[in-house]
Formats: sequence, C-alpha cells, structure tokens
Amino acid sequence: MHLLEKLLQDWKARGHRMTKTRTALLSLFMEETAPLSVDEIETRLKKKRITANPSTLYRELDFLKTENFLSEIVLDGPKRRFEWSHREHHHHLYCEKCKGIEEVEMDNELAELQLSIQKKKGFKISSHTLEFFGLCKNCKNA
Amino acid sequence: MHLLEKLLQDWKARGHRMTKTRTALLSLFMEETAPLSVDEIETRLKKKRITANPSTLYRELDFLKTENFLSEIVLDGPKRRFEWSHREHHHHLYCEKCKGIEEVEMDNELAELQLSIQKKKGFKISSHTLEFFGLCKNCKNA
DNA sequence: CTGGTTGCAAACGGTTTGCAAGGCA
DNA sequence: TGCCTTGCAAACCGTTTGCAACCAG
Repeated sequence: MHLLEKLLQDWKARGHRMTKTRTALLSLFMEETAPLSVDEIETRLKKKRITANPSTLYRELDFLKTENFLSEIVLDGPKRRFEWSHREHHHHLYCEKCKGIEEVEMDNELAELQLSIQKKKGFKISSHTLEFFGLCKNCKNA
Repeated sequence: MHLLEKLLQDWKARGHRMTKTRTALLSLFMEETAPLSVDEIETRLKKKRITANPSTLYRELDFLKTENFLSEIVLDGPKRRFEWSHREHHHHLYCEKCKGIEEVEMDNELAELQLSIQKKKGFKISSHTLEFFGLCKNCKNA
C-alpha cells in the first residue's frame, strides 16, 4: 500500500486536494471489485450518506483515471465503467441474465497470443479488451 | 452464397421488402470488411449517390442485426459499429495513431481458453469481445 | 487568500421514437 | 391496396462544459 501513499503525496505536491468526494471514491473502489457505472457509484455513495453531482463524479473519475488510480472498461451498453486499477490484469464474465459480473485471470495465455500477433502482423500491441458473455453458474441451472 | 439467397427468400415470405437502403447496405457490407459506424456508412453511401436518414440507418442496421446479417462490436468511443457477420470469427487490431483497423483470426487459441474458463467457473460462455489496441506496422516505424 | 473543486443548468453527440407520408409487392 | 419502410422533428440518455459559489490548504 505504500505505492498508494506515494501517489497521494505526489498529488498534494502538485496542488491537488483531498475532498469528501475524492476520499469516498477511493475507499469505494478499494473495497468494491466490480467495474461500476456512474449511477451505480451514486447509489453506493448514497448508502454512505454522500451525495455528489454526476458532473462532479465524471470529473473526479477522469481525474482518478489519468492519475492511474482507476481504469475504464467497455462492457455492455453505452455507459462508462470504472474499476480500481492497482490489481492484477484480469477480465470479466458478464451474465446476460442477472447482469452480474465475475472475474477471471489469464495472463500467460494472453501474453502468448499477443506475441504471436505482434510477430505475424507487425502490430505493436499496447493494450486489449477481452470480456466474456453468457450465463453464470446460478442462472445456467435455473 | 446460397445461404444469403435463402435468407432473402425467407424475408420476403415474412413480408419484408427489398428497398433502396436495404440493398445498398447489404452490398456495402459485403464489399467492406471493416466495422463501420453510422456516419462512416453515410459517407460511403453518399459516394454511391445514396442518401439515408440516420434514423432509417439505425432501424435498418438493427433489422439486419436481428436477422443475423450484421453483427455489432464495441471498439473505441460511444459509437455503435457494425460489420458483415457471414465470415469466420475474428478480432480487430485498432491503431491508436492512424485509427486504422486490421483483423486477426485466432479461433483455436480462444476455444481452448473458453473451455478452461467454463470448467473453472461454471460459467457458460456464449460470446466474447476481444480487441487489441496499439500501433500498426506503419505508425510504429514512423 | 488562492486556486482546486463543486453544483447547477445548459449544451452536446449519438441514438431512439412517434407520426404522417411514401413506396414496394 | 396494405403495410413495410422512410424522413422529419422531437425526445432521450449518458456525458461534457461554462460559470459562479465553495472550501481545503
């Protein structure tokens, strides 16, 4: 966790502040593993008696993203989704029935894949998206 | 190509019609391999002296999608993108500099991956998205 | 006090919808 | 002629932006 502290220090040095919303978002994303949309964030915050305007949330999420605290993913519809980025690289299993989101890790397999693509196509890969859709264990058996 | 003809016949039997826009879209997507957004489609059609209202295009694209002629993918921003679906399953290499889109195929590798996930998680996978981002050969060397 | 941060309202961009008019079979 | 399809305009929804007020350092 000292990496996090270092980054926070660096913020302050650059003139940024620790506000109510910012603190709330950081702790929310540290305890929440699923990728959240803005309205999901709003309801999560409401439970903690914290209200924040959508525009504030977007600004804050963009800030935390450029500061590498959060990363953004594209899942289903047109909504932006964010999740804590100080974790191992992973991918999502999106259940089309209950809308639940699970996670899988598969670094080695993909590293191989990317290498072979770079060789075959001369394309320098810097990132990728990989999400799976289907039915989770519960919904499958229901 | 008889698969296509069969589907067209089936349409007519169900009361659908072959209109100017529909024909234009079909031939456009058959000759165009890249996934297109609505405004890209509009300019492609304009070159052929065909104009179509965005709402018409969306309706038509949704129709062609539910009829399994087109499939929809999510690449970069909030724009919907469609491509011809009667082709082998493949994925995209999106160049972040020139915005060009290349393709790769990698069925076997992914089939394996999916199997191991289904076993490990009990999650029944019905589809997935996999897109790569980076620099194409040209942009990399420039 | 200073300038990063906020809420509000308005603008924005892509997409969707209601409805009356148009055109394929 | 019947009804699928179209264009138009307005609504929609998530997101972005300008601006004045606010507040952490």
